[in-house]
Amino acid sequence: MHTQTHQARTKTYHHGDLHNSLILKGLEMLNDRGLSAISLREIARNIGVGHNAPYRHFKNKQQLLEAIASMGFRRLKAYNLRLELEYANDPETQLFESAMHLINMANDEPNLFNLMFGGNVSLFDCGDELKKESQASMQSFIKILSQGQKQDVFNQDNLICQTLATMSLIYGFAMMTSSGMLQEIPKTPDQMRGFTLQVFDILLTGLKKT
Amino acid sequence: MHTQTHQARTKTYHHGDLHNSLILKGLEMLNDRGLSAISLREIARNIGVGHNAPYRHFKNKQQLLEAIASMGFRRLKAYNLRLELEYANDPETQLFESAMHLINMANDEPNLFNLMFGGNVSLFDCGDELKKESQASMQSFIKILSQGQKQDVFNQDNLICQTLATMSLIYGFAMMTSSGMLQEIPKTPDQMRGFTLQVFDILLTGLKKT
DNA sequence: TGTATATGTGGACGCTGTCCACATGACTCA
DNA sequence: TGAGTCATGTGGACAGCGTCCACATATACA
Repeated sequence: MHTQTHQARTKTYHHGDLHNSLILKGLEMLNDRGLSAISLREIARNIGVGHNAPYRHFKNKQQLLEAIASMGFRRLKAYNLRLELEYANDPETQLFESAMHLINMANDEPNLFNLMFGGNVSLFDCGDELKKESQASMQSFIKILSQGQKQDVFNQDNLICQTLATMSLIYGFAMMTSSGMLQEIPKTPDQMRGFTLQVFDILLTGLKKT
Repeated sequence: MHTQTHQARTKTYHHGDLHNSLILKGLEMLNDRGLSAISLREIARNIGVGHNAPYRHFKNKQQLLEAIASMGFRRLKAYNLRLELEYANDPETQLFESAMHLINMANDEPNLFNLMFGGNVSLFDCGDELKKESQASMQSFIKILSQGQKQDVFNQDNLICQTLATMSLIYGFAMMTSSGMLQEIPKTPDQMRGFTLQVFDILLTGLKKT
């Protein structure tokens, strides 16, 4: 069901692609039931494999969660890469669409978003894979803002500070709209987009005026 | 140890202030070991009470976590109230010091911060107490910004959008500095303050220029 | 072809959250 | 003061969990 390679195989003693199946089924169950409701054993059960099989692919439960989070970061990176090509000379649009995508993700897959950014996997004490992927996020923002500075779309203030302000606002806004901290936020995608645009405008003013 | 009332009591069958002791010991252990490492039973054990006693005060583990988060929000509110008095006619300073306080909290007590904002307690599906406290946060920002508009310190744009932009930036920055997503961030309080000031300036520009 | 290695299995252990029946002590009111 | 009620404590039980171990099976490579 999850991957073609898996489905194509006949039922054998060996699963064939358990590593990826665990990540995908884990993500599916994470989105459905939330972090506190999923267990390694149930994921294994849902895949149809013994409760110890996952330990051949992940040292422990935490490492599977890290792998799921890594996949989330990789998805973000892939989307940002598309934006980079689609709006090659328009850093402002790149920034906004990237923000919009993160906000949509926070609202469509809040449990994945919280896993990635809510401290449930430590970005300090985690495997190299997740470390690399999470820090690549920042690089992509630096890249966009740097391009914006070169094109004089943004002012020439400290690049790192601009990056931090931008990411902070985007991640914070995503968190707030998905966390339930706000009562009055409109819920249709169009309204959300309009709202985000207004909030984003305040940041842009700060990035532009010198 | 936790409260005077508790310490003053002689050892009896009844504890005397178990409700508050659970919250305080729970917070202490949360800060020490992290969310995933604490259990109701161990908290009870540390207090010196049977493993079922907590159920007389909280319906389940989740409700104790909610109570701990509520206390976190109440602390923020108390601090903001002090700022409101100390800098009565200076909304800009109120805003910055409030931000600085949240950032310090995110770095000093990251596990509490993550409990409050990381989706580990749902702000949708939680008790009235936590709902009230979490939404009061937003009210205090609205208040500051509204005052700023009246005093012409900030421009007259949509108040809610200004509030959202402000809170998003602050919460997002707090999250980023405490999560390990950043590698290069200076760690001493002074450096952190200087850094925050620069990032904050970008927001302020957006709030001021019309 | 035979054997090392990767990947699967089931059993065991201690811990957990939660339910239950029961014990104890504090408070109320005759 | 004394009886009874209610809030608050106790220990036992249970299923589910993460993880460790020894063992089984399939694959890859000599």
